[in-house]
Amino acid sequence: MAEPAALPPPAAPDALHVLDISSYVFRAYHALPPLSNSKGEPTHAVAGVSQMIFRLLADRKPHRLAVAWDAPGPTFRKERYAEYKATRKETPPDLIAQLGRVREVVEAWRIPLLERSGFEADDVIATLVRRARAAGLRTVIVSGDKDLLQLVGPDVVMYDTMHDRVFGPDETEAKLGVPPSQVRDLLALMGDSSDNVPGVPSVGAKTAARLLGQYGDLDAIYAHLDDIGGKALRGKLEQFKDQAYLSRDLVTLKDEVDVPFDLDALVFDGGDPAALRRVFGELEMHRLLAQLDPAPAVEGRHDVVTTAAALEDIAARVRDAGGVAVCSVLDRDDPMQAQLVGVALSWVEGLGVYVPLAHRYVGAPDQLSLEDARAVLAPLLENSLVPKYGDAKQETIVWARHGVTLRGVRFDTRIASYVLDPSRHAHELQDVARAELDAEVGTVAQLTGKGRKRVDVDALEVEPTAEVAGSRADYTLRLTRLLEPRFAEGALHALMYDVELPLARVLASIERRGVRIDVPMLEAMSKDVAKQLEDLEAKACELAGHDFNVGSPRQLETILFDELGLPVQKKTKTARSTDVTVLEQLAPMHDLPKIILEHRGLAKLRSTYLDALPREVDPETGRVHTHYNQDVAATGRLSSSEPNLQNIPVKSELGRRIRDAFIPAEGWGMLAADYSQIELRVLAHMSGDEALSAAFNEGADIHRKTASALFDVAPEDVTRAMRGRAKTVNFAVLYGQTKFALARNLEIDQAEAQRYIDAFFARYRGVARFLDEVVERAREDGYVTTLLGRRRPVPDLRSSNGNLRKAAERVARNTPIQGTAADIIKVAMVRIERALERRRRNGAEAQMLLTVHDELVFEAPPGEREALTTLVREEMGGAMKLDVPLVVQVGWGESWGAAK
DNA sequence: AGAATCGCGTAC
DNA sequence: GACGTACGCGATTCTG
Repeated sequence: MAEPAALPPPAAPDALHVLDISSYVFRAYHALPPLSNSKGEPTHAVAGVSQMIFRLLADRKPHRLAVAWDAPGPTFRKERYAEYKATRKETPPDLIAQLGRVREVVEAWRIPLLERSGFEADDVIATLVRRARAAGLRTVIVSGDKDLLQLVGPDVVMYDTMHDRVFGPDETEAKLGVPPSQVRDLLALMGDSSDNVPGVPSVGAKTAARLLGQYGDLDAIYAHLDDIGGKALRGKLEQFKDQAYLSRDLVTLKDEVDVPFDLDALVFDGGDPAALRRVFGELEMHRLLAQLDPAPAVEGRHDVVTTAAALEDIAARVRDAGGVAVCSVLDRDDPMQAQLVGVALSWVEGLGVYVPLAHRYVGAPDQLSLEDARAVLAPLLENSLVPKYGDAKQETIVWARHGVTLRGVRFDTRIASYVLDPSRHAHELQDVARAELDAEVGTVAQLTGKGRKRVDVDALEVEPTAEVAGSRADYTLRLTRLLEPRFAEGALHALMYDVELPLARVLASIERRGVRIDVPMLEAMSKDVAKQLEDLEAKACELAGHDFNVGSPRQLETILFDELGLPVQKKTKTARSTDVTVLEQLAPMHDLPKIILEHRGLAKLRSTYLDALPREVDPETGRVHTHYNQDVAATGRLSSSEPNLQNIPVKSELGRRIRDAFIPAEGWGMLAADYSQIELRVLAHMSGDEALSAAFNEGADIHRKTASALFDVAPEDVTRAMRGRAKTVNFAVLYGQTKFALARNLEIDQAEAQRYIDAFFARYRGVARFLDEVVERAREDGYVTTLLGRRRPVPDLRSSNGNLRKAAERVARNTPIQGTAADIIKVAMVRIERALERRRRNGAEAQMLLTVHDELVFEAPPGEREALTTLVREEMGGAMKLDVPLVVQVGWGESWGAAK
């Protein structure tokens, strides 16, 4: 391809923009979640389209502009061919309702809306293209509809705003395989299922393009029908000749539609502000209203600092101010990889200063070097008496990697937002600002863009970066001032300042350390598994009678239930399920399900662990640095990602071997410590149930105790099988399971499952009472709490929807237990890290590496084994004073697997 | 073509 | 419809 097609420059006077609006309306309607204004009028389609128009106007600044509209009623195509668009679904009423509003919006912008009954918008567009060309204008067709590519030419491009792609002749050919002049014949041959244009059966895009490439057009193809290879193809073409020509008539755009074309009337004049305000107001589109009439800058001032003297001055002012928001600008998201591009500081609301450090582009201003900035800032950042506000974990990691030990972080809006409502899914600065201040805070990602257009952060100009980063620091400070009082006293105070904030620092330390992985071991295992997978695939295809993708549940579904005729066991939302329970049920009937089960297990291990973990090894450190997310899990737990080290297999033999690949530093050992039955112990404590507490206080085997009650036998007569079932029942209670799920898990009938549940609660009456009270309290309060006062709102307890309410009741029963266990291990982590840091000053080197809900993993030199074991036992066991002991199991070994 | 979703499976 | 909390892979489907 020579030059890629380009849009005319913004505001080009010789360009006409034609907007194919119906495709946008339709897509917005389906793509966006339903939305209505306070009067109940549906608005999401019109909102999406309005946003799109606004963006188009801002980006393209079109000099001349028209909107093409599909006139209501039948078109000449429908008269020519009654089946035209017959497969289209009826337009939904809530979309029809919005079409009038779209018209209003277009009219408020004073954009000529061109339509003609009997014709489609595409014909109007074709007409405008022709007339614009005659008037010496270029045309930009704004649309995503491939039919319109037949209009593209040297002076006509199609601009697909949704994908930000511009189509000229070359791009058209690249997409469809034919130049614009052949598009209509291409569509005539291949048909168009969305418009129900028939085309020639069994001729698709490939064949049609090949034929047109050979012969040029439809007439030529039929003139040379005898030369065409392939008897079947020739037959189809012959048989469906009339249909092909009919199809061509249908897809050919009419460029002589009677619509007004007045060059002056097409000039865009900026719209009617009053009308725009009225319609956006009625639609309650506040964002657009605000953009329409940009408010005088309430945004804070931002200054750029490029000299050591100016920075010194700022450092002095920060010291006097008693707290500073710190907001680093990084060249990538991962703080373990990122370099500092700059840093913004705010110590007084309304002002953010930005210190650019590494903006690199031609003409970039002189900037302080990292070393010079650090010399001024380090005494501030490392002084624990100067309060810092910001993203505690991220800033701690980044500054540590840049030689600065960040101390004195007193607030973090992300953590604060999470502690205030852990069930929300958005705790980043911009989310909190939106929720608390109804303010829109920009992000550096918005400046860089994404996809192909993305530019590197360090290529951003200083000024816009300073504006965004300065405002982020400013808002960090404002939100801190706003939210801090909510933690001034009560349970949330301790949770915030004694647990979550110190924990962020612990997590920073863990993440930065990373964990060593035995890559060659994983690679060897992967190779071995790959071979087994190949064998299994061959066997599976043989059993199926033909090749197929063994990893595709969709293909497997067809084979099992259509081709082999095996009985359907259960359905998913959209298909017949092939999950492990189904395959196990089918296994006695056929060999294929057995093979699939084996394949699934191995493929999972290989793709998720054996192959993924080595990819995650940081080339710089040679270790894997997971991210511990402190603002994700609704119960208060941590989560782990990239990679997730909290779901490393443990149950299967091969799975367990993966844990052997987690190894300590050379010559060191691994220590793993986990809480025994922490959730049941928490339940015993919180419920005060005498039997359950007594069991733990006696040091009894709790599953055996439960089994004894369920099966009415003496504890010493409990068999392995009984104990296993009791264990499942114990877990069922923690999760609020019903007889249905328990029956499924234990493969017993529901009546028996119910008997187990009843027997459990008969034995542990206090637990039953407690769980009922939790739900009752939560229904009144609207939230549940953990032992440390962590709150989770459970609004659906009052729902009139029975299923929602039942689910909410399970949440209410489970969260205090799971959440309290999370509280406990978090406290333990903070205490252990404090102790380790203290010891480190005396030369000790042990380090925490992993946290997996009820387990902590460390690495240490062999000489520290005993001291570490004692410390971990004490701090984990003593993390919280419960009415039952917290028992900790500790192991040591040359790998994580060996230490368990 | 990239993003989102689905189906499935791993952990505690 | 029936088990709480997560993350992520490969396949499939959608596309603000």
